[in-house]
Amino acid sequence: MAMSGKPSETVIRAWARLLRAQRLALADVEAALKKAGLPPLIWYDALLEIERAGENGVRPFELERAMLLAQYNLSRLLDRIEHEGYIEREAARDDGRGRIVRMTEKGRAMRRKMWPVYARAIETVIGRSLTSEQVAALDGALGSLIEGLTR
Amino acid sequence: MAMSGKPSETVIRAWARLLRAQRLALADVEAALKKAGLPPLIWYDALLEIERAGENGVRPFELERAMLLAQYNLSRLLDRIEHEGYIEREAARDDGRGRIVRMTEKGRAMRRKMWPVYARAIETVIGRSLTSEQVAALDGALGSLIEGLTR
DNA sequence: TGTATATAGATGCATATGCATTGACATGCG
DNA sequence: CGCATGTCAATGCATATGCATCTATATACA
Repeated sequence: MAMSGKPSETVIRAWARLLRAQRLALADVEAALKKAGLPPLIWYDALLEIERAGENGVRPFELERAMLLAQYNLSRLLDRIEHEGYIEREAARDDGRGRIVRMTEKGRAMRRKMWPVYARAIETVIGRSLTSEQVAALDGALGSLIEGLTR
Repeated sequence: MAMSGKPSETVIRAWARLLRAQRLALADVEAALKKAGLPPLIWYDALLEIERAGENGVRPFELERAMLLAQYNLSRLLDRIEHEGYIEREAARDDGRGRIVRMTEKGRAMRRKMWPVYARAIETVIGRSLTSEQVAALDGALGSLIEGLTR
């Protein structure tokens, strides 16, 4: 598997491109959402995770891990989303320290509204410039990368 | 080349992984720099670009494009870097609106000091989990992606 | 030439993020 | 049980980023 010692030119270039591609792509997607008058991307991620949790809701610390967010950032993100009425927080019954986050109907509606715009932006950003073989290669390599970073 | 309409499952997964891989990798690299008591990654990028410009220096608007930074963010980044004495700014002789950014010796020293830490972090993050074939595939796919996003 | 428009860069103000700490409860262990 | 230690979540304060605007100069063109 791995290489060792100092990074090869290809590794360095791949690194630089990872940063650059993500920045460019993310900027386009965020711009599409903003242009449509919708909340930022991270709200979508949060709403999706929370909606998936269903009736039982999710604990913030679970969201924190799923979304790779720092605890204080998640706490404040939830403040903002709750303030717009898309979620509700209540005390966890089985853990006096904890909270339960649940979707509201308004939140479900917003997530549904965001998806088409988001999906179109993803397709524009990824699908437009890559063949399906390239997408598969990218997906595979990123999968390995994530696996390596998560372990 | 491209696909059309709604994004396929693979496109969506590749998108999600692009975000996730970049976040994980970047967090590791930033942590390595911080642990070594060094400035954040973006300072390295700036110092490298400015050093490359040599004696003649660079105009901020050129850096802005090279680094994909918003104008006001670059302006303030340069404030901070200048405040540490790593660069100098002066009025551009041939354009009364403009400035010239130049490296100081202290700045060169800092960039040199950062590189080994940064390089080791890149190697750890990319090289550790991917074979050189996978790195090449990733690099190639990201290259196409960037090309598509830049055009 | 004179006036409109565009570009370079800085900055006030609002929002978001990072860091450190706190308050509240849970868990482990003598 | 009683205390030390760990975990969950929120928050005060500092720093960074986004947005809108401003100043100054350059460029285009009537």
